[in-house]
Amino acid sequence: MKLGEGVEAAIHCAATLASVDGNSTMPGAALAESFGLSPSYLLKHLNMLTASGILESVPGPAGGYRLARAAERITLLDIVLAIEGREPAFRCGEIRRNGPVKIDASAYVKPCGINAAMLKAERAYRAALAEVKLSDIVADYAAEGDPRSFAASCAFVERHQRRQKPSSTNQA
Amino acid sequence: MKLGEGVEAAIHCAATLASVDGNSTMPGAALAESFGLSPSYLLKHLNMLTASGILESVPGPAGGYRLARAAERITLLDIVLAIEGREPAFRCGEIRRNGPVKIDASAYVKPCGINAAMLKAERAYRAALAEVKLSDIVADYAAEGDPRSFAASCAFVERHQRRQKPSSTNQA
DNA sequence: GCAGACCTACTCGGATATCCGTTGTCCGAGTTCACTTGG
DNA sequence: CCAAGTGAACTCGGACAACGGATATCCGAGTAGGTCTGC
Repeated sequence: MKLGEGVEAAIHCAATLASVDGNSTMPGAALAESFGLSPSYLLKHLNMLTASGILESVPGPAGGYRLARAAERITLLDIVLAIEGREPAFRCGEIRRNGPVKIDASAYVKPCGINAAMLKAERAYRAALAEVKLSDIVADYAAEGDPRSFAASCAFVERHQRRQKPSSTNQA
Repeated sequence: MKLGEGVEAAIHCAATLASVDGNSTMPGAALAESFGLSPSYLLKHLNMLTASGILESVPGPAGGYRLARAAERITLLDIVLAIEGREPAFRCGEIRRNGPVKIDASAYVKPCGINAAMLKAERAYRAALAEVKLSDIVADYAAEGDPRSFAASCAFVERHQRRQKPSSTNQA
């Protein structure tokens, strides 16, 4: 029962990316600098978020990352599952079958009650995470957080975000 | 977000121990055999349960393990915390402070909103586990489980449990 | 002056080492039962 | 015949390796922009 450190980094990065303009991007190196993390390692987590469809990546000198959809449609559960994997934490190994007395498989058609209880608890965990949207995190930070810290974050984002083809043909 | 294998073993062993008589004990080797586990490794987990006050251990040839209190007063949460540790799965590293712009510590008196959301979800998880008592697991197993498997388990327990005050040396 | 091609710089992405935790195993401390032996 | 001492066997407990995954790092593929050259 231990979450990797990447989860915290991923959520912070996603919250930061929620503050960038429409289709602008922010390089991974800037995000790493923003939190004092290793750029090379953060790339791995950002890549996982991209693979899960939470972020979009743009290559090239003016490239970077941006949210793949609105912050209101991204929950903490999405990010946690993207980093930690979608399979449940408790995996029933069916050790009840491994005893010395071998019984026919028909005796185990019913799912293990222990497994059911553990999965039920995990559903509660995931439900609680699914209720928190990324926009809630940002709004809470803007409202409850210290104004100095919030202003510094906004300035950092403004300084490092890169606009994607401001007057190009592909503009919707 | 991954629980160790020992959690499943610990819950199964605790449920098995709930079926032994009042102050009788069952050796760890018998429990390991009951689930096809490594005896040496299971001892480590049983020892953790003992250290947490869930089990009691009796040394000596007629020794073994037994529940330290009634099965109605043992929850799945107790067992999970005993094996996995009591600290929460999400540990806020306060990476928001590690940015390039150093801000006075007074800006971070408020707890991190992300940390609050993650801990809230974990409280829901633990609350769900705390609602399931070990006696519920046993009762569900007796009621819903296959009669053959249940009978085999009872026979196994009956064959391996050791009474602490043997008044008769009747052994098959 | 302008268009095209080339070159550079910057980005992400995956492949590669390193470190820590869980897994798995072993041997030692302690206790109770059974046997032996002396009264 | 009975009781105390002795030995042994069985138990738990903690200390000692081995594997796997998370952590951390580096180098390569790809792209956009800037620059140079020819027209």
